[in-house]
Amino acid sequence: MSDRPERRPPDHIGADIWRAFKAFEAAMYADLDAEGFADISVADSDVLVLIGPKGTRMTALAAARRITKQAAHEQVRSLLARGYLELGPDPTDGRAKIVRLTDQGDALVKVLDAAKMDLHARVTARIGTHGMAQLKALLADVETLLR
Amino acid sequence: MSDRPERRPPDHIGADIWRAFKAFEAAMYADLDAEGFADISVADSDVLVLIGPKGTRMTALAAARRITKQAAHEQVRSLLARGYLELGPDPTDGRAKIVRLTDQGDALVKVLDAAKMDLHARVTARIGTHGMAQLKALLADVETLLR
DNA sequence: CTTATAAAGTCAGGCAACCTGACTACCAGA
DNA sequence: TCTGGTAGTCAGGTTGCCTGACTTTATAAG
Repeated sequence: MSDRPERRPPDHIGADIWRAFKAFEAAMYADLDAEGFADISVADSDVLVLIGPKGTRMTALAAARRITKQAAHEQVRSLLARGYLELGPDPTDGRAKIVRLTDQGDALVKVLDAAKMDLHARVTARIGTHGMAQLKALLADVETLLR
Repeated sequence: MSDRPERRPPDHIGADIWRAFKAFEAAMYADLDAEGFADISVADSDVLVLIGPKGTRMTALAAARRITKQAAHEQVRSLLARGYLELGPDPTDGRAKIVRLTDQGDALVKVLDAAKMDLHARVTARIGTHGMAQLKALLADVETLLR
């Protein structure tokens, strides 16, 4: 007996976009695992990627990710404990703290960027520069239409 | 002073795909809210959409969503409590139970499908049938390449 | 200079959507 | 009939968010 539900939900472009995204994400974290950063979650990488070269405030981080400062705090705390981030005072504001990448964190961000650009390059190799431009434009159309 | 982190992460196709998906999802749940189904989470709709006309086994549901049977159980329990699903025995297997849509659940699924198809139609109106076919093909390329 | 308001970060507690492990009830083959 | 596997449930843990209630520091108003 088949183990699958009998219903085949209607085919729509949202499902196609979702599948492509999931494939990209999976490939991305497979790359990360291969580079020895298996303990990095999606939320972790989303935080790390936002840290500027001179460091970034907690509040700016929270605003950029559209999460509460408490949620951002929790994420930063976890990355602090694992040695990817370090905390310092903000010289211009005694209330604020500056989150900075450690050398380990910087290495991780480089791997993250490299993984993304590698996947980007692989996709380009497959569908061509023209196809890439088309895809980008079409996705932008979808986004602006629906937003 | 700017409140944004100074780092601008490298632009890659994964980000474009992600933004388009998020826009689709947001539009989808805005539609759902407008129809009076504001209490439906993403996980809820993911379950509902898999229920076949003759009902579906818990295990089949879990397998289709690639989650554990325990997680599926929890979701079904919540939808049961809100009257969208009902549970019956499987006549062919004393261990199994069949999850079925109630009338209310069926109405919700129809709204879900309609919302998806409406968004699909709006996107088609924007980028044309040809653009849609292109987008679908390009996304499928990305998916098969990276999977 | 004081006082009010607000903003940055922290702590406590809660919730949704998953997970593992352990269990009961049932099925099917040797 | 025993034995191993499958369907579902219960208990408890984790992650990534949330709201609310603080403390400390900055800033604007009187």
